[in-house]
Amino acid sequence: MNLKQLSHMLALSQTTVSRALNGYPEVNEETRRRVIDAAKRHGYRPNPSARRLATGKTGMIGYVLPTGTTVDIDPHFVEFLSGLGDYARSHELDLVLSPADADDQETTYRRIVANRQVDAVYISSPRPADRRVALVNTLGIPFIVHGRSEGFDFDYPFTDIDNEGAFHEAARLLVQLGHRRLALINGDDRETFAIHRERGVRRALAASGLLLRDQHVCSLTMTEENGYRAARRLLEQSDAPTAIACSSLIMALGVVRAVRDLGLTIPGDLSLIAHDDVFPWLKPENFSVPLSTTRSSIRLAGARIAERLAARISGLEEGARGEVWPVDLVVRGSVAGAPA
Amino acid sequence: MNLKQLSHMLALSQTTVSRALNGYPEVNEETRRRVIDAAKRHGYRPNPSARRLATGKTGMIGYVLPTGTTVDIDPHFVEFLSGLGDYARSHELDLVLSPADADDQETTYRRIVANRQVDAVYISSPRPADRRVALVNTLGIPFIVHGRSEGFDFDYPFTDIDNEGAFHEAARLLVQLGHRRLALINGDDRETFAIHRERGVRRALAASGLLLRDQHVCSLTMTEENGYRAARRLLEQSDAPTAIACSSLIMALGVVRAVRDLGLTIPGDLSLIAHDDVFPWLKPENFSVPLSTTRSSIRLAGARIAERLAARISGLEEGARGEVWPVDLVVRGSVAGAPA
DNA sequence: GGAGTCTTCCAAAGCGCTTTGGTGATTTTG
DNA sequence: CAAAATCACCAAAGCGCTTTGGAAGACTCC
Repeated sequence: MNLKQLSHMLALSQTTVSRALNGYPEVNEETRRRVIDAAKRHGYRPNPSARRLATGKTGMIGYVLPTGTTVDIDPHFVEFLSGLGDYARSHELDLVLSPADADDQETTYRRIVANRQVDAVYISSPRPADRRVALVNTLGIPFIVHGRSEGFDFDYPFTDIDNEGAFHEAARLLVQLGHRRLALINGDDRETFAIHRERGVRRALAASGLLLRDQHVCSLTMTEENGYRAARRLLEQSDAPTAIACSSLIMALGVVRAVRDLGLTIPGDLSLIAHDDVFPWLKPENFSVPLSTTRSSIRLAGARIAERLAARISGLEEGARGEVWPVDLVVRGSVAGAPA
Repeated sequence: MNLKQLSHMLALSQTTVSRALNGYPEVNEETRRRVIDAAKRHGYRPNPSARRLATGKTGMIGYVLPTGTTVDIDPHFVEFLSGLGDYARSHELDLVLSPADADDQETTYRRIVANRQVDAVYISSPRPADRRVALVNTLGIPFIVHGRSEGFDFDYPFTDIDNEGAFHEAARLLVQLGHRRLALINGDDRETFAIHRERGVRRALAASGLLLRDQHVCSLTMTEENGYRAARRLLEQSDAPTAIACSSLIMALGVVRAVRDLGLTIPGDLSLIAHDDVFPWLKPENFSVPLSTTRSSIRLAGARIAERLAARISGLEEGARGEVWPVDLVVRGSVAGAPA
């Protein structure tokens, strides 16, 4: 059932039927009702391929997926996707993932924009002066950055959490508890979020005249194994830290294992705070010692970004507004006063 | 730069240029070279919207993503996606995720097929007599099932791992080591993979005249918390098992925590084997006691399924061939003889 | 009652590609 | 050497929608 057939059985022109269906004003309300009714009765759905050829609109949002045999997709992606999907579903938006060589995403961005394959894109895990942001900005396709980049001479729309504030609060708490030697087990420090977290810790320490020493900062991809290695390295130093801020729950698993291997205890020998993106399958309160966290649901961020993308596509949102969400500090059993 | 312009500057018809570019035989090789050369030089890329309107081909594969505020996407999805993306990238295939109400995916399947939004789809986490499989089969779109359904009067193409064989081997090993009371911490037993795993365990036990008791089977979504709960329940029974087969590494985390909480040890009091889908961020050899596993890379499965989908789209593969991959049994420190 | 203004509808021209159905020119065949 | 086959190309008709540029009829207003 296509437009031609439908308009023929209604004894109307394709123009009128099309306009009736798309809510244009220049059609009699009575006629519109007839059309909508007939469309529903015959299960007419406009062919999206034809529509997009005519309008350029696709009803899809895009994401360039960095891939490669040595490239791992972040497990956070799934949770983000849950949120995005939640919103997208109720608005009949689809998401198209365009796999790209992790080292050359630009070609793919150019392709999907030139081909008008999607109405908008989002960018995740941005770095300072991220080329993708600059590119997408000049290409002129609606976009939202999940997280923040830095060092541009233009503004851009983003949704981020207050990573600096979160880790500042976490570190401040630890300092208040008497800790003098703090360590940070961070994610990949080429990404902005990691830089902001480190900044937050440093600022909190500085406020008490303390310093985050270089040998007390680890920056690694967020795996259990890397958490373990980092913790071993830190805790076997001569001036081992008495408290650790950790960028992910998965790494925290490794930290806990290292602590146990070394015959130490939490929070007796070591206080631990980790960032929790809220996975349904791994909860900080269920760690052997319930884990204090800075918490922010990455799933909600996904939904929010879908919402903003939809708003941009339909022209309801424009400009370069950035939003920064506060992060909750949730104190549980894994922190205590510094050992004597 | 579109076809019209390109053909005009070449002083050829659109027909010839189109055919030259698409490798049709009825064009002079010399001409073809000229055309291809000019196309490259001017960066001509056929508009996909126009092409799909004309041909019905989209260059995309589809996946209906079950969503809902209470629905969690399986973390395995990310790894699967890595593999899929790996293959898709090198073949310029995109993946479109269509979010759907988890309780009504059929509408979405019908939509994407009726609208010709994708060239092929894959189905994951199938159940016995899965309606999606039946639907997609009748709709006539190329598809591959990741996993297996059961109880149809038709065959269908799938790629699955030998879940039954894997858990049969795991259980057989445990029985050989003298274990008489085995338990199974399984995934959602409405899904075929879980049914197969249980079947494998039962068969191994039966071979030695043993039985898998009902109270020794747990079937839950695969979270750390559920692993913990299941293990507590099992180990606090009067006839607690001396060995557990567990369907996921994430649940195994919870099992280990439960064992520790109860003051027991692995493998002294309990032998443990879990299934490992091979996550880069959580490795069985790094468990406090290295975990024995049945191992199969879900990432490879993703790549394989992308490959098969591509083959089906281009007509290189047809028919209902199913393939079942063997699973490795990797023995590490978490298994030992049954306690006396 | 005729000029102007809405209202409501339509024919037809795109959007940019593929594919059908030819058409001359060249080569092969009996 | 005429007939048949092959080669290399083209004009135009789709694919199914949206949108432009009217146009007919109904209504208002002096």
